[in-house]
Amino acid sequence: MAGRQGPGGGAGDRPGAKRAGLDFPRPLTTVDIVIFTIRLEALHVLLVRRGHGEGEPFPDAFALPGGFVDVARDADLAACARRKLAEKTGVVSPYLEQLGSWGSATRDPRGWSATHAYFALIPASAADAALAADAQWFPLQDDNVKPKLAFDHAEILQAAVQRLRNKVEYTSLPAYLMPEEFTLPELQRTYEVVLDRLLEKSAFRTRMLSADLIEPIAKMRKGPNRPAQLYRLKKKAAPVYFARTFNAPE
Amino acid sequence: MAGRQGPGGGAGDRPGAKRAGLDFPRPLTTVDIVIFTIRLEALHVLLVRRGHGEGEPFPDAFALPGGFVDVARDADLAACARRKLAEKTGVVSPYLEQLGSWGSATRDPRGWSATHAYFALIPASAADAALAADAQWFPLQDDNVKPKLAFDHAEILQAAVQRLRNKVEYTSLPAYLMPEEFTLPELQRTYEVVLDRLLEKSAFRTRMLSADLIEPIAKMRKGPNRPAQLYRLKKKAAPVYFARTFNAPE
DNA sequence: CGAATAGTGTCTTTAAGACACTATGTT
DNA sequence: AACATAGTGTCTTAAAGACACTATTCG
Repeated sequence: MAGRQGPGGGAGDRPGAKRAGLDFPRPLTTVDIVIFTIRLEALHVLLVRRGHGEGEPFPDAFALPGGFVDVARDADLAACARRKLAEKTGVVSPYLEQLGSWGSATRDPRGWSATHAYFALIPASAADAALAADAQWFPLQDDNVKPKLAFDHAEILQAAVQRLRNKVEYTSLPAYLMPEEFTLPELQRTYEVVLDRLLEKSAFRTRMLSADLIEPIAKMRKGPNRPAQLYRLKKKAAPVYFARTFNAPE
Repeated sequence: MAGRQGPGGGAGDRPGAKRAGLDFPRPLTTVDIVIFTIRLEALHVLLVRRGHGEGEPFPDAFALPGGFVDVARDADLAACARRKLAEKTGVVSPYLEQLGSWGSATRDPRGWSATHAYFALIPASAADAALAADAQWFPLQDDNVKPKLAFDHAEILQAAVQRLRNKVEYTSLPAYLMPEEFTLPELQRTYEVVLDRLLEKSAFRTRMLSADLIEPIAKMRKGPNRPAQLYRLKKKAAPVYFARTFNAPE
């Protein structure tokens, strides 16, 4: 049987009707990004207001930043995601991870469409530096966001939040939400904001310091009380995976 | 600015040149599945030999089962994956999980293409029952397989193996590789085959039995020695996530 | 009985949880 | 000095690792 033929030429049906051609309808292909940051002690996500030109679905609704893959400009999916991220935030090298893909006949009224969803973590310091005019940060409340989202973006957002919360239990991902220099209590606070749960100081410090992740710098954070040691991410800052989760959620 | 326009209508370029139309080139959209099973104490993956009609890329090479999304038949991506899985193996309700997507200008010589990859676990008992004529099981050796694979399928396969190995450290996924009835030593053996590492019997048993995953049945596995208690997956057999990995790989 | 595998128990180890305690700055 | 937060130490706890020991079947 022929291998990768078009629809209708698949296994079992119309044997012998080999068509190597590509003259069958193709789904729309988009990339969407869930961009997280921490502002005002709360997890925020970036949304974009949609236009209202003719034929635009979900006019004026909020949506995740994203759009069609441009086969002329985008070498691959990750490049497309990075391009869209940079267009909206100016950030060029954030933590970027593929989240999954969503595709169906009905999610876009214009026809069968599939989106490749990514999620990105950017530090608060970069979150407002070069924000696009149509983009806006929204705080997350109970895994959701106030405005009703276009397409199936509420579902995608929910998956992103779940993935983030889940990974924060056993990885160093929150480090990518921090500014260049930060203290351990500040990092712990970020963990706590994402997890919406307090963590044990001593266990947290032991875990972070024994991971090959951060290094102290010759500077302290001054405040009204005892100053705190400042740290920065090590150069080779690959995310660290710990062997256990934090609290075994009983 | 307009929201989800076609390529060229994105942020920043050609302002005012709004085009709500969809008259721009679309990538090819495919779904591929990495199907795992255990045979002869080794992890195997299902491959399909490609055809050699005109215009067929990678003629006669082996590839992951998959193919184009059929916008007329497939309601969504998961349905497309299930269809292709059933076509090749006859299995209708396996463990099926989205793996990720791979898309670029160069992975398919016919043009910009994106594939949505899934991975499935099926029991050995189902692995040969209704195998398609062009499909064949190959053992995994060092995260790879003997034949050179078409497209970027070697990369996808590698990602699938990594994901499986990783998840086996802290989940009950191998249970989906077992036949309906199995003993604890058999389940442990499956874990060991996937991880390519021996596990401690007592820790393994404690973990499995304290999870709400399997239940004993009123039957024993008879053999040349002491018989072993047979178990089956509980009805609500959602995968279990453990709070720790097995051996902390030092 | 001995061989072989199933299954249990006991002690150690690791890393987290609880929480007290010390350290160091500001006002 | 009072206070607030940074940072450490000590004891407990949960679950895994090591490994010996018992249990049950067959030949």
